[in-house]
Amino acid sequence: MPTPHYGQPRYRAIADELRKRIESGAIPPGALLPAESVLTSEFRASRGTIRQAIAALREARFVTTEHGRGTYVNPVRREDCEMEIRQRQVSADPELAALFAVEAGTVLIEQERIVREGGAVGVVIRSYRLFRE
Amino acid sequence: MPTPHYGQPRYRAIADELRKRIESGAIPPGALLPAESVLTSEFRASRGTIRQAIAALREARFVTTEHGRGTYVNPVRREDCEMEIRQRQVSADPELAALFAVEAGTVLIEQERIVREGGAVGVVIRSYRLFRE
DNA sequence: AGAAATTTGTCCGTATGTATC
DNA sequence: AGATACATACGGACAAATTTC
Repeated sequence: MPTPHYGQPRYRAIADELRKRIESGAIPPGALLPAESVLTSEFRASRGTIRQAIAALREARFVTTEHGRGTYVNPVRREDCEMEIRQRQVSADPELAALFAVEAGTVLIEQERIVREGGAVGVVIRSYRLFRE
Repeated sequence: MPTPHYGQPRYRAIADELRKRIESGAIPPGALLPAESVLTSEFRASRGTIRQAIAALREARFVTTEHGRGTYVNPVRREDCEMEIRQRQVSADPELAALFAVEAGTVLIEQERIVREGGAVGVVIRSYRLFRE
């Protein structure tokens, strides 16, 4: 039977299932994912489809694959990580003015990103660009 | 002939060739890449291999693909972009102190990234974290 | 509005190359 | 050297979105 994929594609459903196992701790960080051949049997999917699912997990940084070895579950991956962004105009301080080669006090665009990790503020990131039209 | 891939894989060689055409302007930003069927003929490669090449370009943000439409060349993509990183300790200004819930003047780790785009400074990014340990 | 053609998306099966154990 | 596991590549089939007529 060739291929009906109503709703969600097969490879994505498989990726989701594997992701659940990772997040639940069923496959802990550092552990190897079952081999492609094993997953092929378990999910009754072709190798290409299994590889697509693993590629999706890899892209999302859940796992890392090593040639001839296997696919490992990556450590951590913060769950409770929110980010706020704010943008405003500020005057260039002397250092920024020098970097951008403008006069001190020139208007810059500042974006501030506040990364919260489990409630507390983890990192504050401020970026500056020249304001041009 | 099934598949020898000595040295560079086929899909990567194709991706490189397409990238050259994009960087040279032969396929300008906003333009459509030749359809997969056309590339299949030109490179005498299977569709899967062509799609792998395009996927590589997509991952590198050179192109964007739309279902039923085609694959477009993305605008810009700065070539000459260098970055410097510097780290130092600074005193928390009132706003940062409030965010981190510490007293003003508390020591923070500041990392400054200076992104140059073609000589001039394009963006300055400053990140702040608490200094612990 | 509707049908056909075009183009990308998904999936299958198979074969062979390459790295690691 | 052999077994295992991932990487590359081919070819075919059908699905879904878009464009064209």
